[in-house]
Amino acid sequence: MADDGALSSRPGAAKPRSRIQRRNRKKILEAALDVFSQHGFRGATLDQIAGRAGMSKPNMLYYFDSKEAIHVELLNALMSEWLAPLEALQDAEDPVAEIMGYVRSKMEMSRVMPRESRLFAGEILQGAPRMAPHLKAALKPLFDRKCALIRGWSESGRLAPVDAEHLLFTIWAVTQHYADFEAQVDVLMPEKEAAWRRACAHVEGLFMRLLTPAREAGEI
Amino acid sequence: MADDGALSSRPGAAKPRSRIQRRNRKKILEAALDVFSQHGFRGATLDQIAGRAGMSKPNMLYYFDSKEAIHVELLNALMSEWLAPLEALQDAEDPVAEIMGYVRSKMEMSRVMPRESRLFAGEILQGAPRMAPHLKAALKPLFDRKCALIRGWSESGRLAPVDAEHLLFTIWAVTQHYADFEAQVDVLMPEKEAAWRRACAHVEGLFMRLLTPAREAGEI
DNA sequence: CCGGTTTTTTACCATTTGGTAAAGTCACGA
DNA sequence: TCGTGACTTTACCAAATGGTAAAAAACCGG
Repeated sequence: MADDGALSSRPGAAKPRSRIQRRNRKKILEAALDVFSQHGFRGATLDQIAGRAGMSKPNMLYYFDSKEAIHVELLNALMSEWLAPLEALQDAEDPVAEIMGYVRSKMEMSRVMPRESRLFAGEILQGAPRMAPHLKAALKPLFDRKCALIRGWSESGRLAPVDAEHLLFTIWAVTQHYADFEAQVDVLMPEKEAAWRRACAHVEGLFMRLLTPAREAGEI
Repeated sequence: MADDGALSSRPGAAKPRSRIQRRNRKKILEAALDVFSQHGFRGATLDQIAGRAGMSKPNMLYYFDSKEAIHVELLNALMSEWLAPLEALQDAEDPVAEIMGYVRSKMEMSRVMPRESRLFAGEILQGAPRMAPHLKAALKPLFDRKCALIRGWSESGRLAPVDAEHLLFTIWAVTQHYADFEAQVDVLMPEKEAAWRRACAHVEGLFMRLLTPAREAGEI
């Protein structure tokens, strides 16, 4: 279905890319991340992206076949990076610490990569029209695997009894909120610097209380 | 600032509206909620909205001056409804129960009014370009008032010590997640009916643990 | 420095889209 | 039933936008 291999002479086709190609493709994707994350797919214009990438629209279309191609490439390229912390979740001696590490990673990503968070959020908000297949194919299996892992922890008593699926949902919701709703947070809490430390402390406390098994709860 | 009183002969100006005006304005706003919440402001087209409202584009523009006017009217009309549960938060004998009631209200709203949730989410995601003034003017004072209330509860010991501001953020994040990220939730948890009960149970448990004062924690 | 290849620019184009003008059509009270 | 104002339709328009063609320029191995 992907027209990737059809035109073997087009820049987007084969692996070997010249220095200038790599540089310009990177500039375009960087600019596209800016614009798509702020305006959504339909709200973004090629002129905007090209302008921010420092080149003309036709020149940009020399590197990518279409607006949609840029968007798809961007989402695919970011997907693995975005899911890496969840991928890294694995069996360990202390499941609480393991999950808390995941929570911290996600908070850090929210602070460092807010545009990526908003890009995904916008895509999901609109019903994931261009990402639903990818979600079913890549995210769902990963999600199921990690839920099974968490369920095992709960059943072994090393983790408080929790609903694994909804635990992940709430972790995503809370951590990504600070990136996705940044505009609102900024209005309500003007002092950003201090707010971040407080946010992390609050979020860690929230999940700490949820995850710590009831017996001997004084280990913190 | 609002151009409401400028053209006194236009339908959008004065209060007294005929039966047919009220009916058509309502149909337009209902259709606009559908389309704006799914595609965002720039992604929505007047033809789409008009089509879903069962009338022609020029006819629709007889009732609203512009696309932006529809969007603004929609947001303003929904704002109070959306914030009503927070507005209702007040001093009570049992602060934990009071906040848990708020959490339940928000979960219920996420289920019953997902389009409204997504409309606001999309607006905030894009930096709240058309809502920032409203947020500063209406939401900020309300938010500050309720945070003070919660802080008072915490200081009096009837509520566990919590960061009031971030408590509200996390309540919003978690509850609205089920509406805003519905597409993702659907992919990951196909059985919707059961999922909702589990979601409510999980969310209530999460905040219950956070809010209950440490001493005599067995009251649940 | 030369010839072919890659990259960039200039000049376009068709469609979509928000919005308008003006000619109807309808409702309803005198 | 007739006229007046409220409502609706038809026919448009200008700007924006995704995308293309082809000429021009830059690059690069030999």
